[in-house]
Order: sequence, then structure tokens, then C-alpha cells
Amino acid sequence: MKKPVRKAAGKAASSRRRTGGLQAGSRERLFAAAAAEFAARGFAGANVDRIARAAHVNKAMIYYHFKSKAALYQEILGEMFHAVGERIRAVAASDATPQQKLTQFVAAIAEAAEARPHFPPIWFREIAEGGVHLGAGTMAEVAGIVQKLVAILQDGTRHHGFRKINPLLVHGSIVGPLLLFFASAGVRERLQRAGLPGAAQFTRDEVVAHVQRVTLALVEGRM
Amino acid sequence: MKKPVRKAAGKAASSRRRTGGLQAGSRERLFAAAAAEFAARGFAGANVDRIARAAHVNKAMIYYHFKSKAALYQEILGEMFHAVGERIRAVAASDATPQQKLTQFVAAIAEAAEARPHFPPIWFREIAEGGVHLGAGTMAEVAGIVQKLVAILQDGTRHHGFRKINPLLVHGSIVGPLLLFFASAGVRERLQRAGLPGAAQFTRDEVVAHVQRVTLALVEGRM
DNA sequence: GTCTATAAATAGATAGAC
DNA sequence: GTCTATCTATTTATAGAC
Repeated sequence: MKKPVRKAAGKAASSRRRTGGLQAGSRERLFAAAAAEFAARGFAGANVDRIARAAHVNKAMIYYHFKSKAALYQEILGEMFHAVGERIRAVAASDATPQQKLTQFVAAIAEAAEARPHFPPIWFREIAEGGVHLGAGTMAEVAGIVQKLVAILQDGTRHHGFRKINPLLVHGSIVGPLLLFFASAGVRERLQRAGLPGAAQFTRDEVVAHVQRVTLALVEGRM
Repeated sequence: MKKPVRKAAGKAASSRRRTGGLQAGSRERLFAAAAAEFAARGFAGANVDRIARAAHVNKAMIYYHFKSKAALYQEILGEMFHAVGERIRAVAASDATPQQKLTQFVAAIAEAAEARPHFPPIWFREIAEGGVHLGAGTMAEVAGIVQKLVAILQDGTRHHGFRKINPLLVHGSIVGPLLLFFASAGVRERLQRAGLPGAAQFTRDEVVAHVQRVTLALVEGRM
């Protein structure tokens, strides 16, 4: 329960840079394999042996660099939300209009989901689990992302004629459909085979454009 | 893998009716406890001992009436989707206008989620897992639910001036936000404490009304 | 049908050699 | 830092008494 000290001194600069002490490519392989495992099977269902094998990393090595399976999972969660946050902050910091920022906000979420395909299912699972694995830092990151959306909407309401609307509703209408789309490829594939034509055959672009239209209509009072 | 024969003859009518062979209240308690466990911990994380204890049912009894933990889970999934399907079929069968049916469709999903609070998280997890636990019957039920929406939209397009729109997009814009809302109470509570005011304080009614507005705007071409 | 006790397998975590 | 071997706890599932 004690925050691990970030092994400060006594370590000369080595060839690896900020890889958490792991060999250069190992951390990437480990995170990729672990993310896939957590996405497919959930935290409890994930198997460290399997992760180690898939990442070509020794299992004891994982436990040497991470306190536990939970710690590894939390680092992955943190890294994922940090990546999303980076994109969102870039959008919010630009000098675009609030309308443009909203459109970009939607695109940024979609791009983050595509860059890390395991993020949507993991996030779905974490929501289902009540967020119990989210550390304080990651919670702050998530809150910060939503805050950026709140700020865009506030700016829009004050200076660009946006309708007053609960930002959380806008957030839900953006993130809900997007995550659902990106997380549900497997289920949609099955639904298609179960007799639901078209379930597996609509594209990422259609969905993004659709969510963008809905978002703009929401703030422009067309509903 | 062989469909279990529905234990036909040789069993005189007993005092219990269609409880799957379990004592009258037991099946309800078992399903409730199991749903809570699967929702909170996922399929792999769910513990049959814990389920048995919470339901005041003997564990061996569970294995006597269900083939395995997976079979129990699948029955719960099936029961949940059947309940949703019943509501949706009632909506679709009415003689309301397509607009009214859409509004009722949204309300029906919300009511189903409230009647079975563990359904949204379980559905999120199942989506994340690629739907691997969905039997053919349940898949058909899910497909049927979406089909009802497709039919409402078709009727609307043909005879009520609805804009032509991919029904799956409409579906995503209904189900995504609704499930997200109902499944995320825990996370929103935590987000609120992490400094996101209002995250935990918007009501079911707001969300339902919002999704209803979005849905109507979608088909009426206001976006 | 219902229970107790337990078999059998799985998987998180670590000791200790190198 | 990295590995093999293993300890230990957990947990699905069932045998067998009643």
C-alpha cells in the first residue's frame, strides 16, 4: 500500500531510457501482451503466465519489476488514460473554435481507441468493476479529460451561442457510442452471423462522423 | 457441447413451477446473487462459493442443477436478454407511431436496466469478452431486439418522413449512453470525489429524456 | 434433492541459483 | 537483472453419505 520509491540514486545512466528498468523492447511487448490479456479476459481472468509467454518475458521478471498483477494492470490503465489525456489536451489547447474543438474531441477519442485497441474493452470492464483499480493519479487524469470537455462547452455557451446543456450528457453521447463501437467488433461479428445484416459492416468513419454530427446538434440547440 | 435434454418425462408435477428444479425462492436468490457476483467481478472473477453463500444455496446444489459456472452464467445472460426482449416486443407491437415507439424503445431499455441493475455491467463485460458466452438462443434474442429497432426505423422512413439513417448508428446512440450511465454509477461517484463536480448527480430521468431527444432529432433529420 | 468433504487443477507469488 | 523450480492459496467440480 506504500507508494514505491522511484529507485533514485545508485543507478548509473544505462542504455535504456525510462523503460521502467526493463530491456528496451520488453516493456512495450509486456504492455501489449498484458493489455490484450486484460481486455480479453478481464483482470481476474488474466493469467500472468500467459502474459509472460506472449510477451517473451520471464514471469519472475514481471514480478521483479511490478509488485503484483494488480500493479501491472494499474500501470497499463494509467498509461492508456495518459495517452488519451495527451490527445485531449492538445485539442483543448489549440486556438480552434469550440465547435471545431468538439469535432476534434470526438476524433481524438476515436484515434486513441484505434491506437490502443484494447483500451475500449478494458475501460468497459473497469466501469463494470466500479473503477476499483483506478489509482488517484489515473482518476485525476480521467477527471481532467472530462474537465476539458466541460471547459469547451462553457466557452461555447458564453461566447458562441451554445445551448446550455449538462456536459456529462454530452460526454455520454460521445463516449458511449464510440466505446461501444470500438469494443463491440466481436459481438457485432457474431450478431451478423446470427442474422443481423450490417452489424459488422459499418465503418469507423461513419461512426465518428455520426457522433460529431450529434455533438454539434446538441450544443447548437437543434434538439 | 451437447444441448442438454430438457429432462422431459418421469417427473411428476411438483409444487414448484418452472424454477429449473430448484426450491421456489432459491432460483431467484441464486440468480440475484450470481448476477451481482458476475457484474462486480466478471465471469472469471466470480466465485461459486461466494455465490452459494450469498444466495443461501448449497454449492453442490448449484452444480447439481447447472452443468458448470459457465452454464449458470449463460442462463443468467439468457434470462436478462429475454426480459429486455419482452419489453421491446411489447413496444414494437403497439399501434403507436414510429416516433412514439422510438421514445418507448429508449424508455424500455432504461426500465430493463433498472429492473436488473446488474445487466448493464454484465453486458459491458460480455461485449469486452467478444460475446463468447452468448449461446445461439441469446444471440438470436439480441439480434431480434435490434431488428425491432430496424423495423421501427423502416416504418418511419417509408411512411413518416424519417431520414434514411443506418439503424446501427441509432442503436449505438441509444444503447451506448444508456448503458454507460447505468453501469458507471461507481466510477462517477469516484470521479466526483476526484474533483469532477456533478459527475454523480444527474438523474436517470435527465439521461432518458436526453437520449429520447437525440433519437428523435436523428430520425427527423435535425442533424 | 441436499449436504460435507475433498479431489484436482489453476495461477499468483517468491526463493534461490546464476 | 534474469532464470528455473516451487510453494501456497484459491477455486472449480464431484464423490458419496443421507
